[in-house]
Amino acid sequence: MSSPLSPDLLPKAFEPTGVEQRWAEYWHLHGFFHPDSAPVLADERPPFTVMIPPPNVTGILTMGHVLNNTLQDVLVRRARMSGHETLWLPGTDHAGIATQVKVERFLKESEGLTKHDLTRDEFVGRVWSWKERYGGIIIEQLKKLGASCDWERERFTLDEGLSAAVTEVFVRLYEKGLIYKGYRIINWSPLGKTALSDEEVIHREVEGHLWHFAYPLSDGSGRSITVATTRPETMLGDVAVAVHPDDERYSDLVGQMVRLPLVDRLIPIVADAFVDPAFGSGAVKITPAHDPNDFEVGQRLGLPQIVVMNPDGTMSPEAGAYAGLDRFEARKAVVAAMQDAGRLILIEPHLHSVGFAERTGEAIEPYLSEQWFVKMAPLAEPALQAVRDGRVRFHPERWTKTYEHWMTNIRDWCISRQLLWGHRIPAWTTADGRLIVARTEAEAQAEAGDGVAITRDPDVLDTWFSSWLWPFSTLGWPEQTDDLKAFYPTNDLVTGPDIIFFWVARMIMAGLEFTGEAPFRDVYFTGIIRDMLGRKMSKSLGNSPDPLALISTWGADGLRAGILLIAPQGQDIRFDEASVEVGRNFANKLWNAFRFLHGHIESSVTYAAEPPAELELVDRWMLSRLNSAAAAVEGAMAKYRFNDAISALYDVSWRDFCDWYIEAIKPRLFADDPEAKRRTVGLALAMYEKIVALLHPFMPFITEEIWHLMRPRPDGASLCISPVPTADPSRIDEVAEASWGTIQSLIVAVRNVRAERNVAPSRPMELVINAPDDAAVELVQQNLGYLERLARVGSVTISVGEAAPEGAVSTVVDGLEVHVPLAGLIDVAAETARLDKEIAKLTGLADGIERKLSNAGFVAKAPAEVIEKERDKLTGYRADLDKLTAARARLG
RNA sequence: GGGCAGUUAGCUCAGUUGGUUAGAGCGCCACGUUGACAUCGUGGAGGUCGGAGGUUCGAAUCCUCUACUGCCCACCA
Repeated sequence: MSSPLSPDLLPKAFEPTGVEQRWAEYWHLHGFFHPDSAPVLADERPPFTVMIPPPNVTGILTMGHVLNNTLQDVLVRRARMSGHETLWLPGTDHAGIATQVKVERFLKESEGLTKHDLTRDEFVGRVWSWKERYGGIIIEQLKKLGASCDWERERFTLDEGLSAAVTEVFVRLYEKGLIYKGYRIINWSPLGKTALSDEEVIHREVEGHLWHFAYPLSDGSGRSITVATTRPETMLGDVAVAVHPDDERYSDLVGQMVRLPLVDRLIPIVADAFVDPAFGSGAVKITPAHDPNDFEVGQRLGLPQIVVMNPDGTMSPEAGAYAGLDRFEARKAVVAAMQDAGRLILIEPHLHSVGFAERTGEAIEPYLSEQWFVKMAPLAEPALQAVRDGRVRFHPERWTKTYEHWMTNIRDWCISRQLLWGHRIPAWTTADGRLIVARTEAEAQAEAGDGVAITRDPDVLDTWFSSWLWPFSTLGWPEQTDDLKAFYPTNDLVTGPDIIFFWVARMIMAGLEFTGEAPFRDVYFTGIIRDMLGRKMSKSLGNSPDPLALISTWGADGLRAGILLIAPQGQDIRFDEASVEVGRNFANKLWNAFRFLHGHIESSVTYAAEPPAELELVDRWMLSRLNSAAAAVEGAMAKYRFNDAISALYDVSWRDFCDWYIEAIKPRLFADDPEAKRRTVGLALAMYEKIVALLHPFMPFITEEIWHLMRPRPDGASLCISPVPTADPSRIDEVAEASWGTIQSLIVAVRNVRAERNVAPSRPMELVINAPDDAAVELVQQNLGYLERLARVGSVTISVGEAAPEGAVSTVVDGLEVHVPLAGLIDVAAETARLDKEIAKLTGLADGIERKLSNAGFVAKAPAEVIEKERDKLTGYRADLDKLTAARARLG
């Protein structure tokens, strides 16, 4: 397939839709995103790997994804263009709860079925077919964004290979003693009817109450002990009342029994140091089955555990009269009953933190049940070390603190889920109660012995138990595949700081444990996208714009550029569609710059890629700006400062190239000299081509389009596999920048006079310049054409010591005393005011420096070069002041 | 209770090791001529950098305190 060229008549405004589709197809067709497509720029093609944070298979593209994947694409495209064998591996996550909930809802709506109407296998089958049909929309959306993933390597966390990795890891950790099964208080989701990990619980401050209940002593004395609780319904499962061992108020009660109201159970008063005597009444009811602290007290003191709740959050038969009530109904009922019994002493308002299920939203229940856990401390230690010694680097670096804090206080990970959708736990129990962990059912059977019935553990694993293996399971691990050898460990990980514990930390642990290497070198944490009110974007708030709508309105390049421009290093981003408009406008500007040059290309001519030896000042200036920009991009990208990189390119393209350079070379392009014209177009094109190439990682579609329209390209050529331009330090020319800078200032000064004095744009202006030296005279004379073109200057009289004309507006530019004779147009009062203002400003500056220079401390302690610089400035200000004062005097 | 960010023009934000006339985009005002672009061009107005104190010859930049805003962590019954 040859390069698909646009029609000769280029549209006046850039039209992204067709262009994007065309190039997306072209890239795909040619397989440019396969690792071996990268250009060979050296003897070796070093690998560069990025693993996409796999979005949920149920997910659709959000602004967060746009940011995250655009950043990855910038890294990946730049690496590819720099000659790396580049792999960006895409895929999706099976997202246990999220997907199961979604498909349950779907089945209910489409077929009126609940999961109880189906067998386990049938239900899982339905989820798979849902996934095949509706899942992975986000993958297509990422393609629209321009993400240069190797789409043929797309993986899914429930793929065969990844599942094998999960099983392997489970078995290895079990054999190592790092996975165990145990009765613990875990976070239970009554809606999801599953256990959750600590990370899946979101704590929020809630206005609750502290109820004080009097529990009567059983000795018939009529005395009672008051306990305070936020959860009255759990009292039905109380097995003790605890006080602090040193609390003298209660020391005589320890060891006595209490008759638990409503239940009529005798329970002991015990002493335990965990009780805070200053809180509430200083006495705590102990409910080991429903509170983590109580559980531990119970363990220490050998107390029984009474489970008074069912998995769905209703009260269990153990709750006696309250059985069957919802937990919150039961709370009201218990309070009412206690009040009726005269045992409710006090109700205090109480602000406390309550955990809610991340996915299903309801208050989680601390619940005693048997679950599988991973012992984390042994895994955390090496992972902590890897970050401390810099084998893994975080950007911005401050996230290492958060990481360290979590890792040093890490708790065991509850990995079993009472769901159907996910990796089945590879554990079986025999009829006689033996537990067998094995890679396959056959292995388990063999271990159980012939004819012994075994049943598989019904639970599945936490989704993150497959995610934490993602960097290597996607490459074929545990097999030592070629891919694994070639692309692991990976280079950069780009993700949000909200999953630093869920995912990043665990990947580092898993990588080190199972491959002996950290899974990536650099982690870039993006900011969180917020709306203009600073709120997190969410579906429920409806404040999240649809990225696909943004793409169709402003173009994918516009969206990318817009978000990159406002995405500083790791700061949260307030997103406004206006920034996408800025990106779109930038694309349009690039397009029109090209349209203009395109109009001057003659198809029969081959344009030189390298500039001719004889360059004008403005050419050298532009080359210098271009190479400075390339250097700025290199520097910014090395520090993951994406917005600095694109800003540098935005400025060099718009301000330097379009506003100044193109305007400056127009006379040469419109002149009758075909040779000059050819050279001018050639040089401009060569420079523009580099800008376009530098911009490609940021704005891939428009740059690819322009790149192809620019010159004839061989079949199968693409900018995305062309070398990225590097900065040529020999082209960075400070003298040229300063000299052209003077010409620019002169032009701006003249435009300024014209605007302020309301001189008709068409009227040419006369300039009389008193130059400080011959070099300045020469500089101006060599650039007269530009003054004429860009400031509409008709004639220039310049010499060293040139006398000021009568009736002129005067100003000083880089030491040049500039007079614009405007007989009849001078408003003496306004002019006087203007000069006074300028004089006052300069005087202020000069005085400031004089104060500095007469400060003994400054002269003694400041570096010589700083002092020298100040002296130079002062000299300059004084010279300018003299000229302005003289001009002021001439006005009378 | 602990920790982390942020506070700079009307708005959204840059300002990298302390020395710049504190920048950009949007918005605003004025004017639009020259064969790319009104999704544009030219010119302009506009901030003393949350507050207080300190270090320093010199602070938006470093330190201390403080006020707001947001986030994270924590077994406050």
